[in-house]
Amino acid sequence: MGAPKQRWTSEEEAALRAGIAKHGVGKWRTILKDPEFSSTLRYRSNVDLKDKWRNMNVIVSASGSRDKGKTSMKKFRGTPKNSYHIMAASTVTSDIDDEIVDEKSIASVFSEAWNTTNLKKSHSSRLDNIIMEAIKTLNEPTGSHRTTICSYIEEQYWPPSDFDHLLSAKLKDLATSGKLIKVNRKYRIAPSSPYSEGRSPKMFLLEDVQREPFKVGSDDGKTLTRSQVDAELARMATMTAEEAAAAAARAVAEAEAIMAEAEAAAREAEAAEADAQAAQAFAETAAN
DNA sequence: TTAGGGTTACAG
DNA sequence: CTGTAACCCTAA
Repeated sequence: MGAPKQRWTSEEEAALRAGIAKHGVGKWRTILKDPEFSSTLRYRSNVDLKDKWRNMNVIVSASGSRDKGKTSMKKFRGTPKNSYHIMAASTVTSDIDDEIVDEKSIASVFSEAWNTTNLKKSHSSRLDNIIMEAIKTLNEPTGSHRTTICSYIEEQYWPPSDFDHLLSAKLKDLATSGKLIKVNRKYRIAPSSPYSEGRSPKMFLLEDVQREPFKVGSDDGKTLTRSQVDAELARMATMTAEEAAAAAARAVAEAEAIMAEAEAAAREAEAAEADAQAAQAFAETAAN
């Protein structure tokens, strides 16, 4: 009967990744019961989540299935020299990793992921899409705060540390150009925007940018069997993702504290502009 | 409930 | 016809 193969949307994939980043790999039921993701993943089962995650990882190691017998990987873990990393708010919450991930390795992943995201083809429109998707995925009826948007993007794309400033500028730009409506420090998608209703058929893929740092190198052949390499590669992908997720969680927590201060400082200035901009934006859309 | 293997539907 | 992604079943 009607089982027309419900394909995964970008929003669902984003929610899945975010859920994995929060709860860890393998906690499918936990992710599904999380109220933040249950809205977007309400039509998926825990098995679906598992299968989808498996498929996404299969793509990574499927680069050398039949024609390339040479697939090697190298660990990007930095030398364990640094010991000044921040152990802020994680004493009992670390059940997914015990490794010491110093800032060097995180930074490299950050920059690589960010560069492939932002500098792939265009400088400006990429970030616009990311912001739009963030707001759409968050799906808050009254709009989303800048901090919420920032947190989401940090989880999804791991931008550099000066990203907050960049985001502020971009949000203001979008609000001024009418793509976003800013109401009392909350951002909503403008009604006239193509993002407002329905889904865009050509949403950019999150995996492409996040997978990139993980698939490294393609020469330096080793004397390993295909299955060995494949298994090890698949294991590497999940392990790296897990480590990165744990590291990102700590980094986000740290960044959030810093952002809170930044927002407090910018709060007055924004509050002053909020009313004027909201009024203008609404007037323009209402007159349409 | 989850991980893994197997099966079916769909796109190229 | 082949490969990929969603779906299904079962053991642990």
